[in-house]
Amino acid sequence: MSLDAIFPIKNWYFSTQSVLDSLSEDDYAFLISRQEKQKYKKGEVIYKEGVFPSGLFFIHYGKVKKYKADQNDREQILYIINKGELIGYHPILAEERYTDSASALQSCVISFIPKEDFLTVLNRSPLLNKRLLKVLSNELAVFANKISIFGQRTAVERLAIALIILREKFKIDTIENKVIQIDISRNDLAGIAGIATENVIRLLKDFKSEGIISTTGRIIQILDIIKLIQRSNYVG
Amino acid sequence: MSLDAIFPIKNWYFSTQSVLDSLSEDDYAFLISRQEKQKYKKGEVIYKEGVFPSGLFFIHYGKVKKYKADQNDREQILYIINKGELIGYHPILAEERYTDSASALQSCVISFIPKEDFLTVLNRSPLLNKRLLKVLSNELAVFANKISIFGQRTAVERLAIALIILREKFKIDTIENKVIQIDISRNDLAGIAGIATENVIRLLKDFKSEGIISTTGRIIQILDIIKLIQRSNYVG
DNA sequence: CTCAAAAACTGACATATATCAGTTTTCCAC
DNA sequence: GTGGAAAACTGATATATGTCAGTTTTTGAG
Repeated sequence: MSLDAIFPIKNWYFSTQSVLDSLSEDDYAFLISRQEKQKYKKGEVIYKEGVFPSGLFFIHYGKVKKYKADQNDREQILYIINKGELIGYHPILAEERYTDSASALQSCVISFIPKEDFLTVLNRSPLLNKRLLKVLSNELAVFANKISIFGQRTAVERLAIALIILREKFKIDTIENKVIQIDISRNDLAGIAGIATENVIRLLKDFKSEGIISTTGRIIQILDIIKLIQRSNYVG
Repeated sequence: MSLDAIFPIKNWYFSTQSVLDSLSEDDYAFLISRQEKQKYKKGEVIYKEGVFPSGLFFIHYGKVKKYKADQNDREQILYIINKGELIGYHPILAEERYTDSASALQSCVISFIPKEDFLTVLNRSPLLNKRLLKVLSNELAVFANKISIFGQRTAVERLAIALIILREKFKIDTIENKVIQIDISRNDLAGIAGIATENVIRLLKDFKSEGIISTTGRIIQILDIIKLIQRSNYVG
């Protein structure tokens, strides 16, 4: 039995890769290839909530977090974005300001795509239109799932789910047959699971003593994914 | 200063009404007017999570809740849908099964719109396409907001926000110059705010003693919306 | 390699919230 | 209007989780 049969990752984690698949070679070149690449240092802000977007961003290299900041500078992390994905198309489609912020989780290489270019391609490509409708609907389903979890589940369950998704997110950086290394700060982990940092640390200690994970420095390895899914209390 | 300036309702509550505005008269007639109307009793299920959709629904009269059911039959309510709105288009656009369930909050009159009809109109209307992209992006922003609230805020704040939104939802049933009556069970209120029913009851009692709300039977009236917004701790 | 700053971690504590087991009130079909 | 079922409510209790105030470890620049 595959892992996805017990815990369907697609319900929790949606990539925009398929948006780009729907672009013709010409459109892809027009949007992405010809754009100048820019470097972002770890922690550098890519865009900020409340600002009007002038374009979107393509992640060539690195990882990005999208988040909403609270009054007492706690942040709720909404997405972790991998290389090969787009960010910032929502507010352009909604014709609104940014409703969240984005910053580099590690050193990143990113292209800026002007809003006009994106809309030009969108206008001439019915396939991109259709694909975007599909992607947005899927993202909504993932968010609905999250709301349900955040409304109903305990901290342990939320942390377990966060770790399962992060395992997928960090798979991409892993050389085949090597173990997946989740490299994330306890603070960001707290921001993903929506719990206090100290609680993350305590719960990770529990997982460790149960043999579910191991840690070296701040890097987490998942030793027993089945047990972790059980602890997440996921019912498919 | 308008209420919307202090607490922008649109960030919390998005209606699909604007999708229908983008339909031509012919398309509207094709999709909705010619369909047979069907009655749903209070509590009756409209569709269930996990099933493949064969169409969508237009609410002529009444209110509908969309929710995800938990293992221990607690439910997380995702939307309250008013008359004049559509439900069930997400899974059709996503080409997936229903990811939530819907049932009648009161007696309802609803039309079923076959999937094929919807897709036909979608194919011939670029405006509907564009409008749907906008609506879905907006819904995502609302959900992101909710995730942030559920991840970071207390029960009081979540309940306060739920009441502010419900006030908008029940405005539609109110004759001009009459006070808005929120008619919802404590259990559903708990399902919206993601807290325990008993806790809802206790917190409502607090609001009552602070003069923020009054109740007659199960009906809630908001007496002091400014104070309620303060208690919601919303920062725009 | 060294050192300062940042992050991780620990323990004690307060409290918000869920749970359980009742009682009272409301609702609505008859 | 009446009676029974469902919902609302209450009080007691347990506990999960956040907060605070430290100490220890890790990290990364120089």
